[in-house]
Amino acid sequence: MTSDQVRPAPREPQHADDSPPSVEQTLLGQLVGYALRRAQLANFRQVNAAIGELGIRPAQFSVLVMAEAYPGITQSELAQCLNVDPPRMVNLLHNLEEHGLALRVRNKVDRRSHGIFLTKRGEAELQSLKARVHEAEDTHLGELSSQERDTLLQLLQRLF
Amino acid sequence: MTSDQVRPAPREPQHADDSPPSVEQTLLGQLVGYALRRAQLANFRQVNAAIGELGIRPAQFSVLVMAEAYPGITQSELAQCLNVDPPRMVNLLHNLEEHGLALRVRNKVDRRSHGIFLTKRGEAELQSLKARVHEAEDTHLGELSSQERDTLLQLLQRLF
DNA sequence: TATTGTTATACTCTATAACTATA
DNA sequence: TATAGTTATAGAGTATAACAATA
Repeated sequence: MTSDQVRPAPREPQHADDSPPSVEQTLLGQLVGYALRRAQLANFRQVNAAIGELGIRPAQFSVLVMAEAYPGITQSELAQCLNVDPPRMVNLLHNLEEHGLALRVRNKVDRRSHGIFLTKRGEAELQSLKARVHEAEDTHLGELSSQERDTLLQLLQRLF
Repeated sequence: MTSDQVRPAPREPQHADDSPPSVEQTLLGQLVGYALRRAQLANFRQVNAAIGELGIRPAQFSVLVMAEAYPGITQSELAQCLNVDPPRMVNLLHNLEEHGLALRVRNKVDRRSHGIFLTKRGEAELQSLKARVHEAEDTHLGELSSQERDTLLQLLQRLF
């Protein structure tokens, strides 16, 4: 409420024939965190363009990959290793079941838990999804040599 | 509805005394896109821990940085250069005004557009936010040498 | 009592369409 | 008619608390 909250406009538009405002010219252009966010969004756009038309989102793809690698993996294991909380995993699996790609199978020993398995159709569909994701990744990383790509992956893996 | 949708459980839990399921062992561990997502989430956690207690989120921080660098920047310019759509920019600015950090000033020439300016308090607060963001970035990148950091930034900047 | 999965809820982010006031 | 900003709305992602079934 004090007058120091108000700072009257010292001048109008400011960049009349200046270059248009750009994050590159600011602190944001120097922040690895901001570059990470932009690169990640660009990647999501590529991946969504590649697999979105099949009705699959990145999170669902990651569940399919884990269920193929670890048949019978439980929902809580999936939630833990994919860093997704259990309530969201419920929806992801509903969705995959609706698509006919995965199944929940009640564990006969511990009837609280469900093992997740791919259907035959899920297994087939996943092969096509993997190919598309690799394609999207190649498109996104097109500028980089395969050595630069390795370097990038290794640097990123040291950040978590 | 055909029988190929059903794939009965071939065995139960599967990793009894196996290593626990881990994305590293799968395709996900090889995808730059997945590594990008994890690194970006880790970065957000750091940044949010650093500036969240001041009630500021990363998107709001980026608006403050741009408003400082380009005083009088309009909402549509902000929306464009930060890759945020106009409706979301409305909320971001409401929020910054409520915090007393920024102001919308109606342009006297073209009364449709608003120039965005930091308040005195916004300018002061931003200095503290910048320091915290740099600190968060240092924490997040702690493992990397300053040369590796540069390499990472340059590789990322070629992905958008 | 503790755990698995679920429901309910809420808040943010993202995206789109439609409206207003100005030009 | 076009543009800047706004409102309304809806969907996905994220997070928390509380509950049912089972152990």
